[in-house]
Amino acid sequence: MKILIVDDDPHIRDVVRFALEQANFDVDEAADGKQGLDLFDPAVHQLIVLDVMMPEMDGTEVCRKIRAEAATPIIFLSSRDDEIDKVLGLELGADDYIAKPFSPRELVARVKAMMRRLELDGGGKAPADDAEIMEHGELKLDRTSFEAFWGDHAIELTKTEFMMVWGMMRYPTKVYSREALMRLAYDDHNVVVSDRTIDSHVRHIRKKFEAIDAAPIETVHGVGYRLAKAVDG
Amino acid sequence: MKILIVDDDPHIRDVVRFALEQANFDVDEAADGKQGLDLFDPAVHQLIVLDVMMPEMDGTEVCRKIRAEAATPIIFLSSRDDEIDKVLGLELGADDYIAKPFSPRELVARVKAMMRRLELDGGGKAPADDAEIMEHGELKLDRTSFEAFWGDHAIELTKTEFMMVWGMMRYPTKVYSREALMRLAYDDHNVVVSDRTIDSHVRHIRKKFEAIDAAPIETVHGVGYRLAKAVDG
DNA sequence: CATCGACAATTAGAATCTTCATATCGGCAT
DNA sequence: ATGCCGATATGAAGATTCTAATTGTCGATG
Repeated sequence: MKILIVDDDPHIRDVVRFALEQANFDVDEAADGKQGLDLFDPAVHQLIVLDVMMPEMDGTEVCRKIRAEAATPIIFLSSRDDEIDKVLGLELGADDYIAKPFSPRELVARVKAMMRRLELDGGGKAPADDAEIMEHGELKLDRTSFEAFWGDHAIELTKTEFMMVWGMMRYPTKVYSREALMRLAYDDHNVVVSDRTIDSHVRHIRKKFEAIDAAPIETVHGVGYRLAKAVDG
Repeated sequence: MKILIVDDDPHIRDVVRFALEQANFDVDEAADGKQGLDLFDPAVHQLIVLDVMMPEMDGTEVCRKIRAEAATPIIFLSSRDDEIDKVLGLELGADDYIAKPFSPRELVARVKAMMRRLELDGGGKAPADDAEIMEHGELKLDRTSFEAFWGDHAIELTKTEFMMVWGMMRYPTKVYSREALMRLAYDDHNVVVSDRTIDSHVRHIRKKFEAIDAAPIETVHGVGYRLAKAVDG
């Protein structure tokens, strides 16, 4: 997975590229909005660094077009306050912005923060990522059969529900934001749903486990959800 | 606190000095690397504006020597792309650079941006800035799981509480004013709450730790709060 | 057409944040 | 020491924000 930089100023591109590569990211560059759209591939780019003010096609328009096909997070670069207003006016979902002038260090920090928030960095290298079966305490999932178990009890989960729990199992102690859960549930990054929808899925999962007095998911108020701690002996 | 300018070109020095003084900074000048090192005092200079290409001792070397004794942020001035690469190759901590030709306005903007960042950080380059886990004595925080530990005991903190402690961990010996704590707790930097509110959060945090006879936060009368000293052996 | 799952909208309820009033403490001058 | 004043601690109530649970619509499926 790569990061796509779209900026008409080659100097800025250099800085950004260098900073990100130092931080061990792979980078693609585009010199204007059109080229950016051409180059962009939702399956390849996990994040976009996008200048707001560009000749030809400005950043907000690029954003809109990208949004039409993918929910890939975007970090805007902007210098003037009114540009920032414009960016904020967008439906800033998985987005952030940085005011110029920015330091390379700040950029990298933001990118990392975004990755963390969206649970993208773990995207391919979770512990036991390609396992067929994962366990955490009483909870066991089998992705070959799409079945969940709590101890010996089998639980029927729908695809979305299963994917959410499966995803959380990769880092069973981590708190997942709703945004992150969204990405776990829909491995294609193009879906954008309301946070309440996530609540709803969580509720359905809980309900199914309640039937056998199990509570696999706990709430972290104001942050998200987390798997219940394993208490086995 | 002053800003130190190191550049062999007297004309540039004039421009920079004038711009910065207009913006209400105090300025010291040095005409080459050696003189810069002589003049530099970590206790006096808050920031350095440093030309990369200078006769005798070039900017990167000056930087290295300064880094040997202080983490003072440096803004590099450079004209050629290969110089920029060289600068970026340094361990850019709290550093930035400006390409020549630059406008005085841009310089001032960068300097101010840097100051802003430093202040928000609590002054200087934060150690372990984007770490997932931080420890100080018995205290350990994990920001992926939003959990706090004192030794082996897990402590439940709310989001605001967690953010405050997490922020203080970055400089575990520093005293944080209530205002500073406010900034740590709310990533939206425009939230304004009463000082008493901070006291209240501190109290809540303390209460949770009291349950296990731990005292992670101490009061510095008239100034603010600070993490308790680490006493581990 | 009936059924089921996915999702959104709503509102009831819970957790958390904030403030306020009061008690206590710390530093300082007498 | 003693008393004063500003700073901090404490407890509790109110406001605010977040979550849980209910319900209804849409679309896909059989």
